[in-house]
Amino acid sequence: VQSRVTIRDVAKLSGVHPATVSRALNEATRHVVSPVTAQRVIDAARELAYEPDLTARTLRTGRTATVGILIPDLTNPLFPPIVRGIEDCLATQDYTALMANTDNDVARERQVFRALRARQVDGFILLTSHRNDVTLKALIEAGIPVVVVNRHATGPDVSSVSGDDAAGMSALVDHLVSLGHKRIAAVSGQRGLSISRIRHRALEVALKEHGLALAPNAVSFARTFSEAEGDRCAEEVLGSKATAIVAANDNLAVGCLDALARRGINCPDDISVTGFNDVLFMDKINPPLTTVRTPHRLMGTEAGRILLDRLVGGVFEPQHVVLPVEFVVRSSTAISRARG
Amino acid sequence: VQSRVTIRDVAKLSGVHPATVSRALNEATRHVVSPVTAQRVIDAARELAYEPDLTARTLRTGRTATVGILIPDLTNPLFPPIVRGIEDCLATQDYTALMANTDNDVARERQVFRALRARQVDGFILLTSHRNDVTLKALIEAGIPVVVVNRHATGPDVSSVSGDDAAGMSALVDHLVSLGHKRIAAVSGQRGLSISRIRHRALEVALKEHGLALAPNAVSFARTFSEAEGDRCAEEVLGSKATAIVAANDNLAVGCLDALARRGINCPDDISVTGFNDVLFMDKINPPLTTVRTPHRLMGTEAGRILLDRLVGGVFEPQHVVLPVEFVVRSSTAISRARG
DNA sequence: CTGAAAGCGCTTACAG
DNA sequence: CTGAAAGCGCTTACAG
Repeated sequence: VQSRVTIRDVAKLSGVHPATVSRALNEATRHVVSPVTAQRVIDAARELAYEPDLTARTLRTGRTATVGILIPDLTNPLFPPIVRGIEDCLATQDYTALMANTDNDVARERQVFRALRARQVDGFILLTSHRNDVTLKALIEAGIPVVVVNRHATGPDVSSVSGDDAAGMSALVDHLVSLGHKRIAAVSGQRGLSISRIRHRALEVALKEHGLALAPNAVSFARTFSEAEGDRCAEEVLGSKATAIVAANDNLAVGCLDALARRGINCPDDISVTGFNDVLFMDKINPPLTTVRTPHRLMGTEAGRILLDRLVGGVFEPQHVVLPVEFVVRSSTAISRARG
Repeated sequence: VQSRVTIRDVAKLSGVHPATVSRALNEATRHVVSPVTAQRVIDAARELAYEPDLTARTLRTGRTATVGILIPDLTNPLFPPIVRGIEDCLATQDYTALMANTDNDVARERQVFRALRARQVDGFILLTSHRNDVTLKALIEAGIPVVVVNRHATGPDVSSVSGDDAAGMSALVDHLVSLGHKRIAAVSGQRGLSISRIRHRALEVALKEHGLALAPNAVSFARTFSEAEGDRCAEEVLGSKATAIVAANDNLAVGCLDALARRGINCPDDISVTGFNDVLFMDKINPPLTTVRTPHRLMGTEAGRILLDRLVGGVFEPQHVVLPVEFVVRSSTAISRARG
């Protein structure tokens, strides 16, 4: 029932060969056909409301004008703005995105990855971030263009977009130290994800600059980037007598706040808490969260731009973009009242 | 560079005709070929790591195993869980989703709609909700299966999934009235959207049951479902001396809270505020929002199920699902202290 | 500048 | 049960 009118119908109506219709309707080849013929074809196409069938074009050209996005979980508030940015960028060139959630689960990732590849997407944007990534490896081997977001790129065939986590973490630690905090705890991200390691290391480096370090009992690694895990990890770290908790992202920070509230520990008076990303509503929660704002949407548009550069712009060199972040002080941090 | 091994390679390796390969590899036709041949083909396919090219299959069969999702704006926290639900459901049948944002903008919607149709998606799920919807009309005319979410269905060719807004609004008004509120204001959704009208009417009906009505100066219609608009509308409605504001969704309610805070009006002591949807973090904001929880994710899986019923299950009757909602009392509502 | 032909990788009536 | 052929709707060398 779908597009019934084909290039042959247009050919018939305009009295030319289907090949000429194709050439006249395609911007890139239009100059090859005489202006009057081209106009006749265009008029006929409009009259018949002809819409080209991209799947047929794909079979011939090998290109779908569609890219695949692999994402851990769209309901994590970090991702929607990134995805939106990607799509805004793609839409400018009539490209389209096929998106799939992996839940950071290897089996599910394999399944959805196959589903996207079977549909011959022209390139991939990975918002997932396993440190040892079979999907990424498969993409590189197959020579399929790929840009990774929020993680370090590996190898010469991969482009990347990320925020300047080191700078953000450094600003955050400076702030905490300036408030008198010396015993700082970390609620870090799940092991095995690239972003977790990046931020954890950045924290250690930033502390070291002030002659500080993480006490062994002041570090806990979440199993997922969830509030529940933030809560659990906060409990683990509470024994360390830390006066501030640096969480690897906002979700974990929110979980930390839950744990503190339940125990009647006041934030920020008793313990300061910081997040990372500045996700939606972090300015509205109680207390408003001190965090590092990463430019989500821009990360998406940059990722889209880089992929399009490669796909339609013929830019073959991989690009690596590190976007500036903004440290934002709100009310979850305050002067240290060293706990007893 | 993409899938290089084709059905011909598998045919060559297994010593049969390509047609036989096709039949052996396709579950639905496998019974037609002899078990030993089938096994030989399957082994050969595995050995070559053959992956069928779905775009080629599409050209023959006219089906893409892909559906289009039209959404106003993915960064609106209402939508990610719905989209996630849709994709979870689709993935069970190896279907995939092509998603596009419209910003409720007619021109943009037309552009992305064409882009999705050109890719021959098998069906559509509309999360957009113009009351007079050319996209929906085009879909119906073309006989393309469509499911609408969060709006009433029009016509016999459309399936729908929505929350029971009437019940939710009724519970909410009962609650407000039981707290002694009599002068209730409405910050309603933008005109022209189906959901706005549904909720506004539901509010009027619920008030009427208590012998109450909206004062003319106690109603404001937002231009978008944004916090900024909630803020503006709250200001408009403040002159009415209402003791409670019923916002059409959580975003608008958050905007109302902003307006009250700026003016030093305490919520809930001076004015109660309610939202709708119970979007992410509404339990964490200050004050935690009394609202109606709609089952976002389930709405998505139901929409996906209905579409799949039609696409692979052969169910041609339209389905209309109204999902139960849950009224959740938090701290943005309290006993009325009639203002002077 | 235009036409005729071939072919992208599948699936599916049609024979045998 | 299997093969040979046709064709889905395009694009693009190849002639003329």
